[in-house]
Amino acid sequence: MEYTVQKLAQLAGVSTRTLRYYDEIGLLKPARINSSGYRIYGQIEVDKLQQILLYRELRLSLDRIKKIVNDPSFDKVRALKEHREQLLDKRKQLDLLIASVEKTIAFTEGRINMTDKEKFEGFKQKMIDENEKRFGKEIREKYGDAAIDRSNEKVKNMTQEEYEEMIQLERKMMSTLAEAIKLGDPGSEIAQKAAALHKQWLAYFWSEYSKEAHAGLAQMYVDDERFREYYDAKQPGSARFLRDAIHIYTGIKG
Amino acid sequence: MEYTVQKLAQLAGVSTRTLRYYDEIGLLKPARINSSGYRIYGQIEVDKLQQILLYRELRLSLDRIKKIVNDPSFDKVRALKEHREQLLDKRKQLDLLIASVEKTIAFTEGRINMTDKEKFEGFKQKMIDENEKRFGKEIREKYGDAAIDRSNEKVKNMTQEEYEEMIQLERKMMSTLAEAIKLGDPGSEIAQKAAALHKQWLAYFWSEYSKEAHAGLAQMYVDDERFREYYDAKQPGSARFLRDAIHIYTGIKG
DNA sequence: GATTGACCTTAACGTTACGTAAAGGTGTAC
DNA sequence: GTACACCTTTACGTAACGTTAAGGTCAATC
Repeated sequence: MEYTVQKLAQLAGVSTRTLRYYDEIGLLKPARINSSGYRIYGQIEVDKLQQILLYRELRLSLDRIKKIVNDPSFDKVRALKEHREQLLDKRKQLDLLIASVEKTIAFTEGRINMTDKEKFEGFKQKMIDENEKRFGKEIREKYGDAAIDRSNEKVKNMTQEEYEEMIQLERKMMSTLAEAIKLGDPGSEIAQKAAALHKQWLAYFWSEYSKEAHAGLAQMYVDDERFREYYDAKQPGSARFLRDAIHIYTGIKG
Repeated sequence: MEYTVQKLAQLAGVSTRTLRYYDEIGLLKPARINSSGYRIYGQIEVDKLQQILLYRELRLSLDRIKKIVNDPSFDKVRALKEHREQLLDKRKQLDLLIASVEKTIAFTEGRINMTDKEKFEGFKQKMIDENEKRFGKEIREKYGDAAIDRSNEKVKNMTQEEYEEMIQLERKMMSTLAEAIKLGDPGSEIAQKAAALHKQWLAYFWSEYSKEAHAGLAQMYVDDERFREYYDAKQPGSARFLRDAIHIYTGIKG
């Protein structure tokens, strides 16, 4: 059975443009070109296209699909497993993102209806509660009840503007960190800038700063799974890199 | 405080290209242009950029961000909530996708190591078990134990080739259905083709076909939440549309 | 034999949010 | 005067096609 572009397109449920594009990038060449320059596909191409579409539905890039379907010795299972890991990563990111959006909704809503300060106060309280629930016990053990109470007190006294600044400072620190990681050196200028931003960010929670406490916190980012997950979510290895940068910044090794 | 492109870029942690691009698309114009043609930004622009970056991190498109930050009367909360819905949808899709990839891995692995037929048999059995767990009771009530046992028996006797064909047929039916939905008419030629494909697909499970059973199954796709979710996952309303198409195809109303 | 209409071809722009040159002007420190 | 860091605009490249546009091919019909 031989097919022209449109016939094959109908059979497979794709557009003719798609077939021409696949020809163009060398993913699926027609069996032959007839005397009028028409693309003619055969059974082999039909089967190959079905395979391509299978992988396409799994959202592999055409580039990877090309390798899979054109090279029979290619390790398909490994490619799929790597792909699965990527998807799982993506889902993690997505979950974080959804949480962020929800927080922003809560914050923006609170802000719009803020006839008095109540709602914002409630929001800060919620943030404190969340933190206590997630990290409370370990942090209280490490830093002592008094320090944590003081930190919570500071949050309670934050104005909306300060709160926004704090959020944005953390964002800035994160993006600086991400750039620094690309270079790979925790002692680099940009990595040290990230550490400095982290210190600045801490000022929103700590009433007094000490290099030792800063270095210790950095170490905890690596040791405590929940902290590590938080930092590593955007980029694996972030927690460890941040710790190294802070240790250089403070001159103290945890 | 006034800033040139690079100063502002450093402050905000973005590239100068980004700032020029935001200027180009009218998202963030500099406060003024100096005599040499340099972009000069002021405090207002800094604040606006911070806002923009906040929304950018939430993965809103620059187009939507533009509307949000340039129009103070714009309903930010609603935009965020819609965005959240989109993200939740995306996550659902992603979960389906991951499940598909895992199935493909299982299938491909089984195929590579298939020294005898055991693994494939196990795979088919797993499929049957899954189906029984998910829909078993209701289907058995509707269609009777004998029919279901016959269907399961058919699956057990499937060869790998048949199994692949079945999977691809379902995929084809789904994409045809998706196209048909775009047109909106369950009586359209393409919708009827989807119904025909669905009948063809059924042949892998049913030993005898009847229009009544086909129409009844279609109705169940709408009535049963788990079926409906399965079909609606790719496109809301798919289950209902498929039912309508099948009812026209069979000439029977459930 | 000419026309119609369905099919085919290539070429090229548009989509998103910038990265990355290239080519050239500006500001200032030495 | 020149070196160097900064600024400008212009424009191509990215992924996977959708969408015209301009023009050839094929079979059927007049």
